[in-house]
Amino acid sequence: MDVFELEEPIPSETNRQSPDQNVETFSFLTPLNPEQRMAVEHTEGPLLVLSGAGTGKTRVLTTRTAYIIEKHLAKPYQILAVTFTNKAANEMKLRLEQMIGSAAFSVWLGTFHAIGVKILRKYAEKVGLTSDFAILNTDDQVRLMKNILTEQGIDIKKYNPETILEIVERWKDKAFLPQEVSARERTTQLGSLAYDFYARYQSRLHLLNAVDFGDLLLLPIVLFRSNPDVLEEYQSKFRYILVDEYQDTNVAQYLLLRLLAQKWHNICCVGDDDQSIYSWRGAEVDNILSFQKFYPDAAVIRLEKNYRSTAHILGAASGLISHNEARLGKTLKPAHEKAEKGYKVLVKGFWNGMQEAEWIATQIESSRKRGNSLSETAVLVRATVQTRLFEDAFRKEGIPYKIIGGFKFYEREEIKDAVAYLRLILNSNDDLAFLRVVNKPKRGVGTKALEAISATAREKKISLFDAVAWAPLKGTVRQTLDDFISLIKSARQKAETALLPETARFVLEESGYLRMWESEKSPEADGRIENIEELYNVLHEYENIRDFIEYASLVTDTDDVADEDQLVVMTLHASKGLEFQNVYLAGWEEELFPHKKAIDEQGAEGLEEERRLAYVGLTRAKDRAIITYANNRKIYGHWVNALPSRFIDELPRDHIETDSGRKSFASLQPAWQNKQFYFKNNDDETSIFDKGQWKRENFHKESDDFYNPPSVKVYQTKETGSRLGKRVHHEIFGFGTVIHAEGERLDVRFDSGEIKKIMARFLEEA
DNA sequence: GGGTTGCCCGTTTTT
DNA sequence: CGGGCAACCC
Repeated sequence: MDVFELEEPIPSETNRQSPDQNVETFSFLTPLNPEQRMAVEHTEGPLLVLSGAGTGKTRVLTTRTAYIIEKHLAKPYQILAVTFTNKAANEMKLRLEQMIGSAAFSVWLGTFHAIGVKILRKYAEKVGLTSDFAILNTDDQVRLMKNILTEQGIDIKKYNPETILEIVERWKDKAFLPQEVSARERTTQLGSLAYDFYARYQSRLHLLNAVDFGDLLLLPIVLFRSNPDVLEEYQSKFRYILVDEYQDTNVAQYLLLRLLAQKWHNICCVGDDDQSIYSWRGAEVDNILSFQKFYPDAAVIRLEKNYRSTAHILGAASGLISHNEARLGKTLKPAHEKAEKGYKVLVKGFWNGMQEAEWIATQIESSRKRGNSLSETAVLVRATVQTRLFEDAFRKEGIPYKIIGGFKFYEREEIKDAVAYLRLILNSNDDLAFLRVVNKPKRGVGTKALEAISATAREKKISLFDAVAWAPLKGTVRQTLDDFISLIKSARQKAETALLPETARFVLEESGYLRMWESEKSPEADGRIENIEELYNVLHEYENIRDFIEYASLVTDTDDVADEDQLVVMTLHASKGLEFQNVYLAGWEEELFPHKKAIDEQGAEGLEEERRLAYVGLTRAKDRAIITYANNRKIYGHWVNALPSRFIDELPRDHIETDSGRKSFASLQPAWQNKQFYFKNNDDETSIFDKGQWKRENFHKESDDFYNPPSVKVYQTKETGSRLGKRVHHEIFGFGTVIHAEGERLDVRFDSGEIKKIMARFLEEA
């Protein structure tokens, strides 16, 4: 896949139109509504397009690009269009091609990172790199940081390398160079450690002629700041800049854009503050909230006409998101005023997570039996752990499903290994690739041999690969390493003439790498070999290793192959940008959603982001949204009692229906605050909190953590007699009265007239 | 150098 | 409960 065009094309003569052509004749403008059209035609000066879910933002972006080109405001290569994901970039390119043909391929269209790479490859030496610098993946980054920490005698058990790396990455997101990290950020022990190692990590990257993802944004900024002539080149070039998903940009991206837009000021950012769900990886909602402050002459256009969902779904989503404080404000309106309101959002509770999953599975199965396609439906969860329950339920029900996310093709061990072989063939200096494969398959190269090699490499200032020849090695290790080196060299020679898949096949077979998996008996081994075969297929599309590596470094998903009729299960985060006829939103429980950690660590802001996540989830649905929650959930092997999410309470009553006889969920909230709820701490024992007896703080202090319930003896079971005559509520049977109590076993006469024996833990006080 | 055990930790994830 | 990983042992 090409990320974007490298060449500036010869201006096409065939596409010429007279500059004074009446814009009304652009046929691609006709399907636009007035606001969308305004966003397209307002080409000059900074523009913020607040584009709610399902309001046609991609259409606006592509049409705007086409409009600028067709109106001859700029050549295609004078337009910069940036997205976050390759998927979005590809989609945009495809749509643009449909509108204006091959001129689409001359637009600078790609992800932020891809644009960064392109600029850096050209001016690498100005930031101390050579143009064949390597791009580290997450794995490499962690390994590198781990190495540096260990070298400096840091106990990586005490200081998790990933945590340190995360801090460093957040600094990079803010475009802080090591020396720019403020003293305030360094006050904590972890902060000062991260500060120390940020500098070390950078210099090690430099030594390796490598960059990480953060550098792809950070280094262009450095480049531009220290080379005004280079900046001027790009500033002059990009007459129009378009940015997708602006709410997800971080400070570095904001700065980069600001630098690039300084000359022409034609920057159009499209985004939705209500869909900002990535603050935890550095996204700065403030970029969009303060757009008008940063660009005082900015125009703002709101797209509020939603073409996706029913009025009830939009009503529910709007009502929910209105509980957020930090927003620019915008209300989604159904595009078709007279259209039916559709179904209300269904809210349904279950005893436990298993039942929840099973109910959803049977619903989906019966819908499928009615002839509906599975791909019309999605199950969205907050956390990936939840997917487990659905896997079981769908397998039981015989529903073909696909879990999106999680295991990514390029993150699989065998693919990373194969790619490392290719990296090493491409570039002997890629020490990380060398380390990855030098002893894979096992060649008897142990720590001692490696130490000898790296000592030689340091001394001679050469790569590990080249150091092998000089290192003091003897016996079999000498022999196998020499063989390894010559294998890579002959693969390199082969690569000059052979097709890419052949080269790959050659090196993986000759090295014994494939045989390593073939001889392994584990159940995954077959799959690994299949994955490598799949990699050969991908390789067919590339002319040389360099192109492929560039692609593989910046791309992580090959998920788009789901042509079969499959049900998809994914996290709410992964669902952004997608739409489905029916959407099941599972696990709407306090502590899971909103997630406890989000609130604990980010407070009110964390809660608002969780709410935005809920909003994203709801607005994925075109026809039906079904929200479910479980009263008991097994977390880390323990049964934990859960309350319906406060987000359920926040849904406007007019737009939801419940089937449990419960009119309002609001009654649960005081219970939550007073800790008057049932807490099940293991499979057999139930404790009851008396009203007011346990404050939330106490609860957490005693239990230390929601996930590690308090020991049994801390909470005495309440005297059973007092339960007699109590009004209770049961998720399935509704309201009733306790008529007999025997320990935890209660007889309840439900309002329907039925009398049932129910365990106390399945009831709540009404 | 390789296999086993025991301990820790547990949200979201793109490039 | 279960995955990952480092320490430990052969």
